[in-house]
Amino acid sequence: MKNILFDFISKYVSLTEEEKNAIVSLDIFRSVKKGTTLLKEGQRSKDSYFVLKGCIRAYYVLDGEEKTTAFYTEMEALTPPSVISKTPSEYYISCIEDTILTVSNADMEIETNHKFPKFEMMCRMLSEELLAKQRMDFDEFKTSSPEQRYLNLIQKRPDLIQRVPQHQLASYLGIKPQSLSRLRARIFEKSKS
Amino acid sequence: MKNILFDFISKYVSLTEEEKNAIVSLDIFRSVKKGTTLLKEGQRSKDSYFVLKGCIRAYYVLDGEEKTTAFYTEMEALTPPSVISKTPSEYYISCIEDTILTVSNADMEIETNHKFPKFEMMCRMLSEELLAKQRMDFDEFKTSSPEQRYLNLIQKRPDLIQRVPQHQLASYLGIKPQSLSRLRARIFEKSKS
DNA sequence: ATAACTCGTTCACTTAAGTTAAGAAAAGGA
DNA sequence: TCCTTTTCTTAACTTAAGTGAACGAGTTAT
Repeated sequence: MKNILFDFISKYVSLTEEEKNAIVSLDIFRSVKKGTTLLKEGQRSKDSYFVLKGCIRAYYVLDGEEKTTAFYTEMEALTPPSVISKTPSEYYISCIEDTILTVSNADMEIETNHKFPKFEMMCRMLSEELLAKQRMDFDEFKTSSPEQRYLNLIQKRPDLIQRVPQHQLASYLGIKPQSLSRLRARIFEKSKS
Repeated sequence: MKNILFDFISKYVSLTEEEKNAIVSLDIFRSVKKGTTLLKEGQRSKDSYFVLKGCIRAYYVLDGEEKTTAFYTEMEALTPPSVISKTPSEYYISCIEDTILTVSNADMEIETNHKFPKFEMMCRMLSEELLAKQRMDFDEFKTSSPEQRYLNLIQKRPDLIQRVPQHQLASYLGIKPQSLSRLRARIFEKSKS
């Protein structure tokens, strides 16, 4: 399990055994059951997550309705905006499947970054990369229709279609469950002819 | 002009006179005329921008149509995704107004970050902050209708409504210019009654 | 075993965005 | 100034998403 994390880190910086041990001794590995809520609206948390195995989702509750805005699966990292802005969380994070992840808090990271400048660099590179990736996702979302978005998702994250309930996928695509259902039927009709 | 940049930096780290001089000596300040294109599709650029005065926009050309996805105004920074991913740019960046900005390239930043660890930290903090901010913008976009998005824009960036042509605003909101026009008329009708 | 709930689908109807086209208003260039 | 181009608006029509309701299949709880 730890190797997944170290493999990930090695994409950015190379760690000595000593540094690896330092990480392990932080005791950040957690195993959580499907359905567990990691973060609730209104909470002031300092925790960031990195998914080793499983799937977690972020969602808002607006007018009593859940609006899912993100899924994080294997090898994906998440620091909630509320942790950065030091304000109460506006959304929920919960586990769609039994999940293994690391939980690290902001204070811990400040200390680690201070001790190992290498870490500071890794965090910078990771943030820059995620920022660029998300920028592209956002642009793609803006410039395409719900149907195109769905077809896109099939290409880019086919696993999500399998492992996530459709009504959550729908709000992830910015539409209602009924519309996703209809849209899928429409695509199926087209593919037949 | 330089003070705008230093004021911005001071939100993250405090600089010594020596460090300020090091920045000035990099000769990164540029003044560009309205209409200038800073980056074209297909180009391999290493440049990042920080707007001191004016406005620049990022847009794709899809099926011969411009799709505007972002505006950057005073005190906003932009590193195109293509600079991070080291691939040819997928979009254009050009100036909507006469603009004063800083242009820094990736190699230069690596050197500066190496010389001043303070910079590395600032870049990390800035990226994290932008990532969080953009995450929230994306979520808001996903969870609202074109009309809500427009009303939102009036609240959050009223200046854009004034300084940007409507057809560019429309694609920024993910709709066609005609729809924005209609939507505005609809809002106006509602406000009367 | 049955009742209650969740999930996905379908349908009829409403609402709003896309499309095509035309024309007025404003901006820019010669 | 006049002409051209760009920008914005309006309108009629098409297409697709939102809404409310109903239904069956599958799951969970009692």
